[in-house]
Amino acid sequence: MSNDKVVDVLNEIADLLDIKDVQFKPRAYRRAAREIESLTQDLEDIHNEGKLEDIPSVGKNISEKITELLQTGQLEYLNDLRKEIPLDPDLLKVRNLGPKKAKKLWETLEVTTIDDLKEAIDSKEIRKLEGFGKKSEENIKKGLKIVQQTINKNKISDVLPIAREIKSELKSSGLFDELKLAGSIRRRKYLVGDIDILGTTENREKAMNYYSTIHKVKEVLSKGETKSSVRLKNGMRVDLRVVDSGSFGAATQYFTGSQEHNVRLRELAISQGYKLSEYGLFTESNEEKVAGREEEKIYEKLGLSRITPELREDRGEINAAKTGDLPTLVTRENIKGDLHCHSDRSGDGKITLSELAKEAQARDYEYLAVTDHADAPGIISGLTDNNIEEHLEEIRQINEQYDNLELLAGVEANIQPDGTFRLSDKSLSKLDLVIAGIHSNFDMPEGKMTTRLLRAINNKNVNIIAHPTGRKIGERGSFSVDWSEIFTKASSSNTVLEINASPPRFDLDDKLAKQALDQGVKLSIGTDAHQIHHLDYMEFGLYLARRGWSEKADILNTLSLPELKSWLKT
DNA sequence: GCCGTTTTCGGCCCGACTGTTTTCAGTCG
Repeated sequence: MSNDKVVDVLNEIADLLDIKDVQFKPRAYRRAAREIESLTQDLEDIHNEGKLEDIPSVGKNISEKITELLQTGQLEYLNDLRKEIPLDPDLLKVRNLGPKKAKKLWETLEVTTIDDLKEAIDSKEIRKLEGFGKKSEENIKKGLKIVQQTINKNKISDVLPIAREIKSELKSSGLFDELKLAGSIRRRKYLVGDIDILGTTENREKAMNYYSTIHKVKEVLSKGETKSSVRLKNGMRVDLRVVDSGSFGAATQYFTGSQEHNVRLRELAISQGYKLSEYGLFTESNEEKVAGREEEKIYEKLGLSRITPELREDRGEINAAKTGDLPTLVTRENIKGDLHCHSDRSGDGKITLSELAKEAQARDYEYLAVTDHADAPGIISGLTDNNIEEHLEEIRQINEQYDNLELLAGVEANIQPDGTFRLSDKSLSKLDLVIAGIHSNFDMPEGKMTTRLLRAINNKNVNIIAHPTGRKIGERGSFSVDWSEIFTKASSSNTVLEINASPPRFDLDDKLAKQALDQGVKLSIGTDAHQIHHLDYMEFGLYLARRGWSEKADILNTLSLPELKSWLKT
């Protein structure tokens, strides 16, 4: 059992205890969950060493529960709680619906699932309850909408590692000749549903049998000669399709999608006297197969240059492929540094400056910006006008130890409701790099929010706007902002907008990133790392950038250190 | 349920905001 799974269990217990109106225990479970979330070591290993209770906030009781989970995959205490309070864990993810209100809805309207909640809202029953009203009902409806968008979807950062593992497990069986991940996962969409895998084999029966027994499988949903579906222990669904080797390319093309892209491609095929299916590209006249073995050949035959899967969304890629105007997408090799990282000077940061430097070097970076939080209400410790010099000095000292790496002294400053900052302009100007982001007062009306952001963009010390839309996946929506106006201003003032690569955010997303680029805005990719393993989120930020049609020149952190420094000066 | 003393039991963050109600409960950050 993974650490994440244990974290989920502990948080669910906290939620259920909250509903029971138990005092203080929920907080204890949440604290323990948060500590485990930030561990870099496997709980299994810690358990084997008998050191569970060494984890802060984990005592005798929680350590026993973790042990039971690790050994049996189950927890009786949680099962009992669930029997007592049969509420779908998704319900409490709905914004504006906390434990008290959820309990009330359950007791009066028998709302226990997301579907029940939708029904209760549609029937306008909620507003009649004591303590609720029309506004509460509307707010819960808004929260429900955000949760519904992500239900049965998983983040690419969670799915891709698992998909890769399954693929390699299948490969190592020796039963498959070829294997490929397809579907939205191959297109690197930030939210994906099922995992799609395509394969070819000499022995379909044996291959499919093997597939249904791989170690992550919990149940087999269907099993046939050409398609088998399983559900994994973590709830994800994986479809494996076995196709003839001669159709492997066509099947890959078809099952990679997107559907909209495929529709366009088929239209194009028809207009050229072909018929395209998952079995191949055929001439319409005598049904002769002209491509199918290799995916690239299909595009080639249709007069198109190769379209990388990330672009297959029907956002103009087919026309661009016709005229040879496809972008040359930014790659990992182009990335020279990370522009948004937190050290342990940020209250919630866990990485020391020397670790940041070491990790940056391990990733072949030329630079890494240490952008600790500025002091603000609700943010414990942080950069202030008083400790800026100390911040600069500490970073200077680390830099003396490296020849081919430089830590940039930065800050993630809070854009206050009026668009100004708590840190003085004098302090901001001392830093190498200033990132500005909104961390409070999210619900301002569009006009005011746009003015707020414009004012921050106008500040000549501000280099980058962090996570511009404020959206948190499955949690809260984007700010109300006139994006066109923001993009125009950012472009003219040479202010960079960030692609925040942290999975809860993924912000800007691919669509807005493309829109920004179209309006001449430059982007940066930052991991917003608070822990060492967060630095690896760069991969997912890159996917967003690539899906947004970003080329090397569009991304600030493709600049070499000297180039970046001179850019920052101007 | 955990932690740290006050060393074995008491304390656990708290203010802003919203919507409801009429003085406050619930939720969020």
